[in-house]
Amino acid sequence: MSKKPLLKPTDSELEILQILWQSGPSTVKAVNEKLNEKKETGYTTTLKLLQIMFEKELVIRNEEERSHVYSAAIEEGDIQKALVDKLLESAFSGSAAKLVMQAIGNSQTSKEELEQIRAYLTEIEKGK
Amino acid sequence: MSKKPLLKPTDSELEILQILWQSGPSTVKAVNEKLNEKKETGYTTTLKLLQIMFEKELVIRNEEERSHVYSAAIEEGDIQKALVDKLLESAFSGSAAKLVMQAIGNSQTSKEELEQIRAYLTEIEKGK
DNA sequence: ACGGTTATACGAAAAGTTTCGTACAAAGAG
DNA sequence: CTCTTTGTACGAAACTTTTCGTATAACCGT
Repeated sequence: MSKKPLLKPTDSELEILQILWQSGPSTVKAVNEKLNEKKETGYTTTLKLLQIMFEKELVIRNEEERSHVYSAAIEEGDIQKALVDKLLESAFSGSAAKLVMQAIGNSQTSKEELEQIRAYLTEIEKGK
Repeated sequence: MSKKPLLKPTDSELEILQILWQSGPSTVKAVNEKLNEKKETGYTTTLKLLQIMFEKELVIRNEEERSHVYSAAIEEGDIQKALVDKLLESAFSGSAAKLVMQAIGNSQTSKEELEQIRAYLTEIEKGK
């Protein structure tokens, strides 16, 4: 363990990380295009965001080519964990059960997903 | 349906709502004291926050007494739903299963909670 | 009635986030 | 080589969120 990447992306930064996790290493142009599928965003806006994220060490970049290629510097799972923990703490008083019920209760979760969860549940309980 | 309360509390606002849900109607002083159990916060800071939240209709207040008494204007469950939906969308590509696994996988969820979740799962599946 | 204490109101600074204009450098076409 | 296109860098405006100082009013004890 040496560097400590900041584990606190803003909403915009998270959108970008999402794209990088999904698409893998990407140029600013590519990220911007993906971003524009969801909402209009100027090119330099995306660029600036990526530059800020680079400073914060949320992403790394390869500068060998003229068009820098950015990649996420942190694991998707790590961010997910951090966000779930934060939500758990800030809105569910730490009760995972309540959060889980909200998650599967509201959204129309598919039967497959429910089974997947059940299987995971069994696995977890086995280890207790 | 008449008024539409804003469903988008900031982090600080959420902390305060949390207190109001937990403690019920409270004065600024009471809220500030609770807040200070977690982190140092000036009295006028809390006051201002509550005033802003009042304008946004996140809370209501009774001004009959000199010390106004604030109450949450929205249901805890509504905010929870909104936050879970947002997290689901912004960090889990909409997959409730992934979110749930993160939630019960990381935090050391108690056996009781796991059973509670299993029961709820069964209930949901029955209705499918 | 007066002075101290306890409230609210409110403006505005401080800090954080998002957006974009402009400058400039590198690459490619004619 | 020069012009156009395609990139990066960066400052700064526009917003949003958080924090707090100061003004002022209401209440309380003596």
